[in-house]
Amino acid sequence: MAVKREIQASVKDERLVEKRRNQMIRGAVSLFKEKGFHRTTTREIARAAGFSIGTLYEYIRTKEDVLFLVCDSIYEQVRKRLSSMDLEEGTLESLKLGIDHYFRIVDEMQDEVLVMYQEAKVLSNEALPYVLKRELEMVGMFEKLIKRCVENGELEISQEHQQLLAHNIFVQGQMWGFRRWALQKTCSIEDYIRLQTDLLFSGIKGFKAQVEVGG
Amino acid sequence: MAVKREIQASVKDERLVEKRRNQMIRGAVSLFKEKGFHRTTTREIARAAGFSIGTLYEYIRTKEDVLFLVCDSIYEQVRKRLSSMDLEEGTLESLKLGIDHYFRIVDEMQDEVLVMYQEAKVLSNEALPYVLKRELEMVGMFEKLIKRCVENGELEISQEHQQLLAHNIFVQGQMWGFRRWALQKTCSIEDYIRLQTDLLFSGIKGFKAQVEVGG
Amino acid sequence: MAVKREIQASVKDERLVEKRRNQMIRGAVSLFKEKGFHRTTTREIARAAGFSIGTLYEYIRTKEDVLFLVCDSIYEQVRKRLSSMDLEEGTLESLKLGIDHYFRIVDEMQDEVLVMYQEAKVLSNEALPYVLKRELEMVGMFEKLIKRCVENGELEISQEHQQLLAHNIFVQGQMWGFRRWALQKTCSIEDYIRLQTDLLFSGIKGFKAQVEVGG
Amino acid sequence: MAVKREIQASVKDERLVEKRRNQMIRGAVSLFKEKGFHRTTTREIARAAGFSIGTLYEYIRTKEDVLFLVCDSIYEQVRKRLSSMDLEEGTLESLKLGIDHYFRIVDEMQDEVLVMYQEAKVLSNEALPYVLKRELEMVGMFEKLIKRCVENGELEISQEHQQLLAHNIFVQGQMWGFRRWALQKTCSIEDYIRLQTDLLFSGIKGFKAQVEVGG
DNA sequence: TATGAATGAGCCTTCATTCAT
DNA sequence: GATGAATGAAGGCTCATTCAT
Repeated sequence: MAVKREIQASVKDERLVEKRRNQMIRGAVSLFKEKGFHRTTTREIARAAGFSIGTLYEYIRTKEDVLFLVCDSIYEQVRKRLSSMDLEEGTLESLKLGIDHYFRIVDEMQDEVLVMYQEAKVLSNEALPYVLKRELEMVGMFEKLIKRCVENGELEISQEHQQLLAHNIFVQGQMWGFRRWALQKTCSIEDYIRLQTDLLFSGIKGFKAQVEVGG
Repeated sequence: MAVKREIQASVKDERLVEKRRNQMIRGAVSLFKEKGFHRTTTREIARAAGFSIGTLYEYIRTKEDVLFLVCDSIYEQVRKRLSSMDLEEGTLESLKLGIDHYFRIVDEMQDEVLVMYQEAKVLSNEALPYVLKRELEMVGMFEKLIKRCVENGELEISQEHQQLLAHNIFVQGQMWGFRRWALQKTCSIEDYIRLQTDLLFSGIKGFKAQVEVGG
Repeated sequence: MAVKREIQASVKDERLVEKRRNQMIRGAVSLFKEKGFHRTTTREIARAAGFSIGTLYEYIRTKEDVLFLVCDSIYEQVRKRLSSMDLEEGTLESLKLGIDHYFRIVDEMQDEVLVMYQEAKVLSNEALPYVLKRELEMVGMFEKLIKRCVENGELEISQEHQQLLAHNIFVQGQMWGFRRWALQKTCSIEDYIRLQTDLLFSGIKGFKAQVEVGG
Repeated sequence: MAVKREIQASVKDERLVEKRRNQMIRGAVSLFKEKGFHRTTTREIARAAGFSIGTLYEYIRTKEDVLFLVCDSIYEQVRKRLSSMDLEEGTLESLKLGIDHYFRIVDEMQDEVLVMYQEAKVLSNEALPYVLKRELEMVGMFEKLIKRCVENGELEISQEHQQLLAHNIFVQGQMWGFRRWALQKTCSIEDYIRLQTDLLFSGIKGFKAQVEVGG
């Protein structure tokens, strides 16, 4: 929120800036989704937002600003929805629930996540670090969740493993979106959650072990 | 290989076409890596390839053809290098080795994989299905590897789990490239292979189990 | 007039569209006259019209649109000027006057008529029929003029002859422009009108007859 | 014939030059007919002629040379076929026959005449006068035909009328081609010859006179 | 504040012509 | 003589951005 203000607007009325930028973001997301950032023109963004090209440029400085705003807004939404997780409980069950929650969010915001995922990289060297920071922030939430399990004695993995696990969870969420062409043909989000949870928790050997124990 | 021929060239000499296209691909990959497909001009591609813009267009029809050629070439290289894996052995050890092998390939071809990964989506509706097919082909290799383990009694997981696991492995390879900004700061490829293998094979509970057993 | 609107402009203000297109047409006619449609660049058209290339494309979609606009405008002008003819009188004198009138218009609009005449054929299959329709419309005016004479008993020729005669008159008008290199060397427009009228009205045998009668 | 030699060829063997140029002309005519001079590429001409682009340029110096060759060849053909007319007889009948003959030639060579007619103007200032000269040469044949009638007392029209009449006949021949979209819908070449001859010989008043006399 | 006409740099692509083999 | 790969000037068109109203 504090960040949007970093993108300069000619218009002074902050409420108006907020409102116009939201219109803009909504329009842009659906356009970027359809044709990507580069194939979308500023005119199209303005039209989709419901105002003129002149007005658009009263609220941003360059086309790239729109992308930044879009990415920022999506991160913010995901983060906000994710923030209802209890990061502190420190049980495997809460971790499982966190994953379930995140995957469902990603499923619902599929288009947005996909857009951000595919277009964020075109952000300039000035804006990219900020976006990456936000991404790490979200990965950090999973790390926290995991670390609490370790602290709680529910899990015993090294810090390195914790970090990578957090990344894996984060990427597996995005993966549901960016590999939808393959995954979503045979699999519902429920299936996906169940299967990924199985693999994450039991691992390959875990399956084997279970069987052996059971046998 | 048979595919490149589908992109029409004005020049008849196939050897020359092969040679020029390789020059073109080499140049294009490094440009796409640096600035992405859309920000790269055809003139730059020609210059990087070592010939004139006119010559470039003797070997392709549109700029998009270059991207297709690049993607196809990278897939082909990865596939070729991957083909030395023994898909039939059916032991956990061979699966582990396969992953090790694949991750090292991805590490060495990081730039290429990154490019393909980030730009493939801009391919038109005509070319995209082909690219996706090639991707599934590679995922299929991991599926095969896994399935043989199951057939061999080394692993006991459902077909759904097998498929998703193959996707996970494939994506985790790419992830080493596209999240290098986070992963490669603290982690060598050896570390990455070791850690991912641990997580894949033991799972979260597996660690716990080991500890409990050991304690 | 209604037709120009069929060529899409990005600019909404219809008055402005009208004005800019007129600038465009004026510039284009003089360029097409000098070097033909194909050898004239869109940049040259823009410059001749007094605005930038970007602005040009705010008022048309393709270069061919300019040609269409030019042709349409010329037809419209000729038609408008021709419309002062009295098509109904039905005397040989009025026919003679009509021819006189038309030939003078063509003389004054020589460059325009020449341009249209030489370049209309490059219009695409979409636009050509419209242009031909307009041409037939003008031929139709002469047919009307002739037919009234017939109806009036001033003339007694078959419908086939009427039609062809109308075409002949129309083409002889254009001919004054497109064969100016030959005709206008020795002949003023007054001469041309007189001579063509003689030939049209008396025919070859007519002369003979007159002579014989007179002798 | 002597003219073709004016267009320089690298190849010395004159027989070969003649042969290759004929191939070239044949191919070019059909291409120009289809898409016009400007939209036809030299490569297409070469291909249509049955040899390579390199070879094409062994026999011409510029693309425009091809057009010149084409125009020259067509004029030559028409002139040759026209030369069987008896220009000296000096009867109205022979004039009528001449027209008949010429119109039939134009009908048979419609495409060629159309091409030449529409594209000749793009010839450079160097080549154009030559083409116009050839055209006047042909008009001159009709003038001769007419003048002999006058000398013979079969016709009594001024020299000015004679010249214009010759032009009219010439243009009416071409008109059969370039207005085919209108004329040939309802009219065979026989009809056209008959109707035009009627109009030329009797004139408008002639019809009336005939009727009056006949009445 | 809002508008939208104007701008022009820059992009992709074509094609006449050359020249080494 | 024949070939065809190479060249690069030039053309049509787009679109981010500005600015007067």
